[in-house]
Amino acid sequence: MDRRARLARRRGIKGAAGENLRKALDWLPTGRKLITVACDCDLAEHIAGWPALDALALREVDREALRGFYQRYGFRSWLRELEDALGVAPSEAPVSTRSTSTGTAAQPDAPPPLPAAPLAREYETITTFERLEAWLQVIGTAGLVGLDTETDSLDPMRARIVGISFAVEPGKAAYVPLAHSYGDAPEQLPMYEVLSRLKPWLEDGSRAKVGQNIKYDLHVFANHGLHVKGYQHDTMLQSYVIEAHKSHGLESLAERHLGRKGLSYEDLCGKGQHQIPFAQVDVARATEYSGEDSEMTVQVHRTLWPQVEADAGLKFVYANIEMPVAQILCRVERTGVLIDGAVLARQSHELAERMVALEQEAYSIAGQPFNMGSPKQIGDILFTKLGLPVKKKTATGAPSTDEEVLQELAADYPLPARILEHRSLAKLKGTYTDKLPLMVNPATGRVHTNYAQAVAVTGRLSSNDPNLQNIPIRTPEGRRVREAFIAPPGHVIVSADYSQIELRIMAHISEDEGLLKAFAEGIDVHRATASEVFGVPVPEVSSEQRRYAKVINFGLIYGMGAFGLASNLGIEQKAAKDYIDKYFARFAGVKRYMDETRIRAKEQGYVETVFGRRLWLPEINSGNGPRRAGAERQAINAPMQGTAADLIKLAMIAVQAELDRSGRSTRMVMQVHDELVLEVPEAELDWAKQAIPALMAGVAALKVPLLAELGVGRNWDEAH
DNA sequence: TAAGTCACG
DNA sequence: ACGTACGTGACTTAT
Repeated sequence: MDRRARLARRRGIKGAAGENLRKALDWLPTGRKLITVACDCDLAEHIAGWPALDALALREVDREALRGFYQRYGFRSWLRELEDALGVAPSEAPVSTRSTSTGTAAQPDAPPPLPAAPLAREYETITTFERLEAWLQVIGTAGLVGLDTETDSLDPMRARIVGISFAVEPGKAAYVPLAHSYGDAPEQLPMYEVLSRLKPWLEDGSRAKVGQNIKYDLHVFANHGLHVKGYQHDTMLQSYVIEAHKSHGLESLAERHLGRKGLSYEDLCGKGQHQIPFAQVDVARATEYSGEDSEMTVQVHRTLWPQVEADAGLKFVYANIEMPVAQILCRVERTGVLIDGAVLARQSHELAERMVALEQEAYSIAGQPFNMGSPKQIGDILFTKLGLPVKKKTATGAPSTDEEVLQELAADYPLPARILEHRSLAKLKGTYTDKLPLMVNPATGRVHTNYAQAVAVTGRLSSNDPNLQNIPIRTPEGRRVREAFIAPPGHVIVSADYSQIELRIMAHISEDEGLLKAFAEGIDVHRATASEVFGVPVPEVSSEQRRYAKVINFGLIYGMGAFGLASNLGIEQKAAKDYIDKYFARFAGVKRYMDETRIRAKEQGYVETVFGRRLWLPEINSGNGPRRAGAERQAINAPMQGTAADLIKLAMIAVQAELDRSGRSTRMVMQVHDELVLEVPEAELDWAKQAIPALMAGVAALKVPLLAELGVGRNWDEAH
């Protein structure tokens, strides 16, 4: 599945069944209805009366009713498919409105829906140098230009330009097709010549540009040797700081903020198996699509930027954090990281041998072969054939075979331990040692992850294709994967991470005396916690007590209750409650912070980080108990996780600025939430050891000192 | 495409 | 009676 579809699925836009249907309603733009069909399932009965939902609920699959529904809402391809299956004549082309205005009250935080006024459109296809020069005049003198690229790949490092569009005012745009290739594609201007003429404008930092997801376009232009400057705005990042919990694709933004439903990428290229490359899209249609994209980007900017600008906190986060970070991330991604494929291949081989041995043992214990990768088959063997006790069930009611369950069963039976070990080896092999080498870019010989800057609602980055933020470390075998993350000859890997960043932030926000004191004096915070909770002097805290205190501290950051703490420590809920009560008695400031945060969240509907990043919590006043409780936990956690995210982004900006200022060859290669990984020439190592932790600690003056610790090695494992 | 599982901070 | 500790991404199996 491609990234687009995965992200859409995660946001609950597609496959609107059950839980996802509810999510989809949460994401729904103001004044819109969700159209859905539910057939032959319990869902059908439930959804019929939901507000903001126009639903066709069928107990049995009634294909004629379905056909009418598809016709009414213009689900063209499904309609065609259904009519094929029914063997009836295709119906007339339907009106293509997929959503209707309902006139329901707007959410308090959303602007009123705008009337979708018919827009006079003038999108020009540029195929002559005369017209190109005319447009160069226009964009060279405009205040702010919307800029968008069309490409042949979703992989930012491999994407090549197919066309470029510009927009400066509503309704007007130009598209320069450059690499459309299909049967009778029109003659297009030569790529190199066009890019050469655009280069002075593109690379002029004083010519203001706005884009949607500028990091992608920065990559695309860089792939053609162009280093674009002057991106002053990114509508995706504007949306992200205004309402991080909503979707930030241009289509969603245009619909939510402009009341416009433009051509979608799928309209042009289809999807799944039938998808065609953009280069095969008809130039006239591509002009409509791309012109609309750059034009809508300008329009969305005109709506969102005033909202960002009006709030000092949001403006700071946007202008001083997200916009600079976008450019830095582009550089980090282009740098990539060096992977030793031979090391991973060797590990894969070892893992495979151990897995085979485990399989043999497991088959003989079970008395038959079975697929150890299938939770279902494991369940059949364990619980049906061997009659082991079911410890817990999954969400769907099947007996669970997760780690916790197998761990428990392993005390009394031989098979679960084999399954557990096999699973952990299969994970290492399948996700890391086999896959990472395949992700090496042949052109650079390195692995280039993609950092998603507008996905995590708390302000964190996420990493994908491949995910370099979840490389194993907690077990010795897993950790070995990190031996393959190496530096080129003459360089070393340096890892610098913030120490106890979230607890320090908790101390800062809560102003709890005890916590502030512990950090000020540089005492191990888990020992300090244990000392208070167990009532023993700091030096006499046992390792067991410290371990408990550590779990309590983590739990607090997550908004945990007695149940969670008890199950985590394997103790009685009553005992867990005693610990929590004791903690709150000793750290009254933390207790006050938690209570006040819940109250503030309920009053204003959102919580904020120290720097003003905002997380909206639509369910904080929900009548649904568990949902509300979940939102309360988010309210507790988000300011800490989010402030930590702000701090490390500020650190990336500070580090990169210093690298540029002093002309170093050191390069940032990864970010892992509280850790920066750099590739450092040996000649710069002394400098890095001193400068990097100082820069990281110096990005903010909180009520506790920030501390960054640094490690050095030939590979990422040694650098820890 | 959904579910289950597990890797990280 | 309900669920129960935050935030992510990727892989495999089964439908």
